[in-house]
Amino acid sequence: MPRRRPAGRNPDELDHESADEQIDIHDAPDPATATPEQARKYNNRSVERVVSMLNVLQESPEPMSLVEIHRSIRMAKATAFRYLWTLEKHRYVERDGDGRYRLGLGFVGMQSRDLEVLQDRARPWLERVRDETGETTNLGVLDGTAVRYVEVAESPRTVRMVSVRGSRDPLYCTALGKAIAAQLPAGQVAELLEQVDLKPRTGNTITSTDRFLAELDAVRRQGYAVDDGENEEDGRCVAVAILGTRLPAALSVSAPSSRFTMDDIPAVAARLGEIAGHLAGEPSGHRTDRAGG
Amino acid sequence: MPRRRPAGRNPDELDHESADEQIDIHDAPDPATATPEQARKYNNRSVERVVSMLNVLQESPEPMSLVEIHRSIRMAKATAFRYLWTLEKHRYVERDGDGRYRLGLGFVGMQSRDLEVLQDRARPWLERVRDETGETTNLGVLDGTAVRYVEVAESPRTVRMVSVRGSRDPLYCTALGKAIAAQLPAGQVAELLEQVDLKPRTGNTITSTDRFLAELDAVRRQGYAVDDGENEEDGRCVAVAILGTRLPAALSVSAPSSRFTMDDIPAVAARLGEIAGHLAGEPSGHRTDRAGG
DNA sequence: AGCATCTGTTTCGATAAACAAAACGCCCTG
DNA sequence: CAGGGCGTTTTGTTTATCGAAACAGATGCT
Repeated sequence: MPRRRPAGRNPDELDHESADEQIDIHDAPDPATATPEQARKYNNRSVERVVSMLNVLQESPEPMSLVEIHRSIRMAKATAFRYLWTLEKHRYVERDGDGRYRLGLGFVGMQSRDLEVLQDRARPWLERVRDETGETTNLGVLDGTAVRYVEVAESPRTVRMVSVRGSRDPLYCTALGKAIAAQLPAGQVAELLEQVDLKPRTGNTITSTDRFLAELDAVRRQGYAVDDGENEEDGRCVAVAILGTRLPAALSVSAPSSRFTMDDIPAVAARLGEIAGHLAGEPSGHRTDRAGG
Repeated sequence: MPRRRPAGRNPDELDHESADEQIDIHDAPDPATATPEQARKYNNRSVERVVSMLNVLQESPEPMSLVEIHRSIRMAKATAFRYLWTLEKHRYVERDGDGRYRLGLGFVGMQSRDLEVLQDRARPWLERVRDETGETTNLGVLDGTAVRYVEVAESPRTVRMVSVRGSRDPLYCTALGKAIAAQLPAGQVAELLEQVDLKPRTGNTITSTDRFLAELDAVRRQGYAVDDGENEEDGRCVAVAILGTRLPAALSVSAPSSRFTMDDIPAVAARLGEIAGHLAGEPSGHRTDRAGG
């Protein structure tokens, strides 16, 4: 008989609660096959709390006090204190002059190597396209059943689409997601679709599996994917997949619908296609392997 | 009024130790010398293991199997399994096709905001100087008693100085470290020096506190710091501090001594100084956060 | 001043996690 | 087929960790 948590078992109980977690980006914990019941089987509270703590600090624009942290993660103050003490020792968090906590320098360089290489190569192109179009330009990769924005060049305009680097959006309602999904094996797409609920985010959101699969066909035919107000009411977005890399990734430009019309899309898509070609080909540099000296 | 933080203890150094590698930046917290019990007082084993696990994965150039991990961290296999399972659920690690573990995408965007801004602004300059000089160019920040390489533009030449982004070197034997230390309040320098052991890394390493303090005077006088084979036998390095930012940071160019002579240094230092000036001033772009008030 | 109240720190019985050891199925290789 | 790797799962026992509550040091309020 597995014990239940006395404090209740809402999905947001342990994870810091920002409203966006309702989006159900969560997929099955994965290790090969895991039913919802097994989901908590190997869960380790300590590990989960460390993760929550770091996430909460990441999302906070300014440093947090011990009390703020312990309240937002729902752990005893003393425990949070010990956790933070240890994290500080290892430089995962640091404290400002007032003793408040923020992320430390321990994370520098901490990401998968393939991704880092892709990011480094894509960054200048994103900025170039941002400057050419004046609109926000993104690099996204598949992360579970969602797409994660790993690099963003933001539009300078006051009315603009904002993507937060490190944040995620669902696959089924974003241009990035469609562009990526269109390049995946059919079996994998089916798996992903099983795990997500095609909730309408706007009136335009695709909410049926069949329609989504048909959309992917269209994406493959025309070579680019469009999100026409399917994720954000007044946003339009076009994306092109990056092939030839081990990561399922794509580039996109997103802008307010009012100034980014369907007529504008093909030209931008073509430009993104060029760049995806550059990123797909051979590395311009040759330092893929061993980073250790 | 030194600090507003109530007199508390700081968790001092103690990096994760894989049985094999001893990357000691320093072994300051000698369990014998400074209150052995205090050092372990609030240490949380779970947290420490999470950190070690992530660090081990970060340092490994290729994915690791469960057994490799549990052996290098010295924890029970079943425990490592549970940890990794939870970390995977939260996307801090992911598994490749063979089931081996590597860092996941959960870290994207996870670093302190100030640093991220500085990195973004410095990156193009680093690449420019790298192209101008043909030598490895670095951005380093103070991290505890060491300097951490947070951004690196590597020389394309086959014989070159290699810095690994995210790695650390001691303050007292690097140009970056000296440039940074020279800008710190004397009291803070004294504190740092108490915590480190000035071990000779080469025949040129400064090993006395007095000489180091005199060196900092020289750095302040001439406006740049030099490491003349003090960290690596055949490496020479020049660095200039970045002022006007909240982070203690510096830029450097490092190269093999054979082709980077003491005569070359002033010109490179001047160039670095220009760039440090650009980075020091007002942000060229927009500030997205209200972090600064 | 006095009091209230907010911090971060410390303590100690209650509790959850780790340990070791083993077994499982599973894919290799010989 | 036996043998040895691996990842996954289980068990009772040992051990580290948790959490409530108390502690201490700053504020701020009247």
